Amino acid sequence: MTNKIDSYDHVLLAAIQDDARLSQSELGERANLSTAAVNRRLKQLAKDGVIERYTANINPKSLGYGLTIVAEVKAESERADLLDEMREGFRACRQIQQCYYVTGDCDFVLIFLVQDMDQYVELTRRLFHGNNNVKAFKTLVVMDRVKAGMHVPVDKSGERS
Amino acid sequence: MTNKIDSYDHVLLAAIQDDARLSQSELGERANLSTAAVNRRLKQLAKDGVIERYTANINPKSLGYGLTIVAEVKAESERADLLDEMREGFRACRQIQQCYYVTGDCDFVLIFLVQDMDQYVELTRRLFHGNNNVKAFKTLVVMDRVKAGMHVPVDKSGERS
DNA sequence: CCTGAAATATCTAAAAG
DNA sequence: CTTTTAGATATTTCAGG
Repeated sequence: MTNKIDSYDHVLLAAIQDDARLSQSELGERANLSTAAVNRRLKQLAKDGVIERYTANINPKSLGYGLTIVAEVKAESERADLLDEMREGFRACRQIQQCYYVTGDCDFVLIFLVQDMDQYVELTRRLFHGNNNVKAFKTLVVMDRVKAGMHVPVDKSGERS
Repeated sequence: MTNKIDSYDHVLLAAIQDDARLSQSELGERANLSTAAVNRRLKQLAKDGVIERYTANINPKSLGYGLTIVAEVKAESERADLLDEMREGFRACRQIQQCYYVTGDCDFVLIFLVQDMDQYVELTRRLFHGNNNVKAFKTLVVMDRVKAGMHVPVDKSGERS
């Protein structure tokens, strides 16, 4: 089922990751494939889960989300059910754009997108102070989103970078 | 130039953020607009920079990027030119998916996408040990990408969440 | 601002090499 | 894999309210 991803696919993936609205004929030119081949490959890549979704990136500021915050959360207990509960609480929070469960000094790294500090404080009350399994949390205020995106490195040659 | 974003736009933005391949007629049904109106609005939103880009999310694992790492970097000096140099170094590194310049215990938060620990170690040598302005760094290995994406909360009513 | 219709362009699938 | 064909969809523009 899951076919090997060849160098044609690499070109296609790099291209649509950069601009998902390139036409299949345009993609065909870049990859030296016919539109029919492009069409078939894109479909297969989506079916195999290599392409997870097509999405539009929205400028957070334009919707009032002018503040990005990184938070590190340390759990009291590592009990699976309690961790799962935290995980789901974070997942359900719309202002938490990203959530990573990590090893190291803390257990979760969260990236918040909020309108202002008041909104963040309110969220910490609910998510952190309101959860007995949160032992401590640390707040890092983002001054510059130097690089933000979900881009995956794609080598057109299929080689390791 | 930058028109006010009304509730129609909110519906469109929420929809295309979720699935950028919905047709304009489909979008029109959801927003109660004609396809022509949808077309004009999408174009305006892109021109205004509200829609930053259309992209495909690629599954990192399918390309061999099985390891996600969060790193915190502390700078030696806060001199603007030295910080800028770091910033640009991080930006240029393909395995650094995200880079945030922050206030707090550290100066930069980085999110790496790497193939394996060897590759990460190699990158730390070049980016951290190889840079005199890096005072210290901390590595957090991601065990679970609980929530990953660039989604911005969009309220279809245009109200604050 | 909107709609609806017409003109383009694109996508998809099938057939044949 | 390719090209070609043809029909279905989607996008874009334009006339007019």
